[in-house]
Amino acid sequence: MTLREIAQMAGVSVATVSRVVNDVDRHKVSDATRNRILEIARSGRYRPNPQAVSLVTRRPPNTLGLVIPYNSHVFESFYFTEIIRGAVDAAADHGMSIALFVPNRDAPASAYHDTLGKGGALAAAAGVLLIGTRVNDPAIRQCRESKIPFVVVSNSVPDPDVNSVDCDNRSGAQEATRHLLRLGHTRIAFIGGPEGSANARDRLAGYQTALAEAGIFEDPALIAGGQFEEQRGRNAMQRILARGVRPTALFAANDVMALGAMKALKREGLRVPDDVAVVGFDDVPLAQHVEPALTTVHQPIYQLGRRAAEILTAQIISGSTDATRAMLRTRLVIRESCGARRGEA
Amino acid sequence: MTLREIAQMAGVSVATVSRVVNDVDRHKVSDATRNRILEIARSGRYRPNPQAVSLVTRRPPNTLGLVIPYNSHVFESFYFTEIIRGAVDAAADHGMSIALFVPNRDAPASAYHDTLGKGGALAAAAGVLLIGTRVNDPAIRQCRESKIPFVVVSNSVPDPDVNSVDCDNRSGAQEATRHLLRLGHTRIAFIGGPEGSANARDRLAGYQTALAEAGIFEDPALIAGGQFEEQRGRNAMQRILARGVRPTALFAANDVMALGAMKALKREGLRVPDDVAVVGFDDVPLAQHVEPALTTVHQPIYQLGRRAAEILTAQIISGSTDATRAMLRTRLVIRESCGARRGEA
DNA sequence: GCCCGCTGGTTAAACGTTTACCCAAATCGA
DNA sequence: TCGATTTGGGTAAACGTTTAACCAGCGGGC
Repeated sequence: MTLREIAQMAGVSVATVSRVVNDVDRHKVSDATRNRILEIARSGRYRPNPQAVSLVTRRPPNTLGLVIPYNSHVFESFYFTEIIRGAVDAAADHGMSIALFVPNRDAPASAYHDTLGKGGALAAAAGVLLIGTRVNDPAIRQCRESKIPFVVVSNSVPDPDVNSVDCDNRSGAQEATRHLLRLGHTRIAFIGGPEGSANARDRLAGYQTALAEAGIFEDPALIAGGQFEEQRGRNAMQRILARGVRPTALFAANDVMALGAMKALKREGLRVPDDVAVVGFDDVPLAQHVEPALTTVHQPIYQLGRRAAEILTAQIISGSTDATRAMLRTRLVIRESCGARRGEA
Repeated sequence: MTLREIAQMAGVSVATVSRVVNDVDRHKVSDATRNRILEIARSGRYRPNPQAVSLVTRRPPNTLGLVIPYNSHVFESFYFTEIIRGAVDAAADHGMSIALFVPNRDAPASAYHDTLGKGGALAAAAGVLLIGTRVNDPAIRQCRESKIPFVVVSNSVPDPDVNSVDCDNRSGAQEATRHLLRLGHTRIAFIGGPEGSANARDRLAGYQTALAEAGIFEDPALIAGGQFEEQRGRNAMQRILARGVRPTALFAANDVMALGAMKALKREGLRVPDDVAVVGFDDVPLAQHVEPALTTVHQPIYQLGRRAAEILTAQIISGSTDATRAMLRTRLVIRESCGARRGEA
């Protein structure tokens, strides 16, 4: 039902109807007319066409699109929630809201295109936050092509003229490894993330840098790849143990793999931290609940989301086109699994 | 930059420009003209106005609004993620996407109104899912007034003509309590949720029903209120223990309170399940990781989101107005904290 | 008798697109 | 040479609103 239809039924002009349904210029329409129109609108379940409204009022889209590949590890619940909370808060400061778009990465490229393109995030949003994408993700290319402002979160794209927000994964990993070195460990195993992940790459680099600093040669036998999943962490730990060189410490590129590795160690009869010290990365909520509590590198996830949305809104409002690249500091949270607590006591 | 501007600069009509930027009717424009237009559009960073496009193409809004009060307990991460996953999947089946709206419940009512009203979810969306609202939440009233199709998730609104999807909290709680009764317990404590929560009310009712069934009189000394938070669960347990009547079992209205209560028990030197058997509600991810693993009532959260979005899309597509009220079954997951495992062995 | 202001409207332009329909010039087949 | 077809466009209506500008009629003050 449209304004025009109501107008015809009520025998008035669309202008009058518009005034009534919007409740403006009250003095310009009599109570009788008003009630008649209201009644027709109600019984016809009139709802204004939002497109038409914002077309004429020139209200810019006040939506920020949040694009997350369906099976990104970001969908790990806590990460997801925190980042959204941050983005929502920052967006709210500018009267914007967040729309969620979840393309399925396994879907054909055309479907992917549709989610973002025609009628998707890119059309409806004033800007886009890309979360949990991989390097060379099609979404990134697509955003660039469409000229929409966007910011890539937690995926250090090399390109210097795209906005990005990321944790300093490298220095975080370096700090974690240094911590283990300081505790006297020299045979420190490393369980890494998937190939395509920039985070995984940087965390490996931090590990390597810290070893090099300490003058320790990297031992390939102590390194295994994972997939940021618990089961993979478990397998990786088993593989390392099977190689015969026993590590005295482990740094895992994320917490859930660290947890999996701890299970593998337990199964082999090795105690944490007595036989093997363990440090993770992320600081998932579970980390403080396990036994022993996991020492890990805390990521400021909320801030990540918040900062990303701030950069985006700033760019949208200013219309500027030059990129901001933010790097947030991580923080090493020392709990029990690294053995430092006991060492102090 | 608009089509008209491009047309002027290129010295052609808007129709031609439209054809070029949309890449339709290729044969109707020469390569020279096409390139000229494309170049102008690119350098001017032309982006089509989505409102105008969908106004003229009559594309209905393909967005479902997901409204969650900022500080709802739904923001507990796993709940949030699962429900969204379900909703996203169902929406995707109909080519729709999910937009997130997070009004701050503590904000003044006018701000709340804005989030949902003008320019908010209600304007942009074809329908709304209300998650984590309380009984009599202003959002519910507002949705009803605006005539937009909506479905209330996990909050059993009494009104029979609003769509709702919910877990059968009552029978879930009943089953949990029965389980403890079957294990021989008669002094079963209960830690409840907040006043305003329909879930909390139903879970209490289930507990009471099971007791009544077994011919056991409810002992007020064994009941304490909480707030669905760990700290509250801990306090509630302490209060109950301080009253002098020692329970042999506890049913908590949600998992995190159960976890808090377990900490309180541990502090008092009581063992779980040996001295006090514990059952929770929700099946949060942490439940299977704690020691002892928590027996709990599993909620099909993903299905909740999925079902809600299905109901909504069905109503949007059909244009029908009669309400669907779905009730999903819960499932008791028996782990270690109730002592049943050992009883069997 | 005239000007003024109020009440309760109407008219029409504008927002940025899409697309059905029209049209002139060039080319071509016979 | 002439009609038909192709090439490369242009014109204008339509989508559903909002809102500035205009207007008729009426009552009142002087």
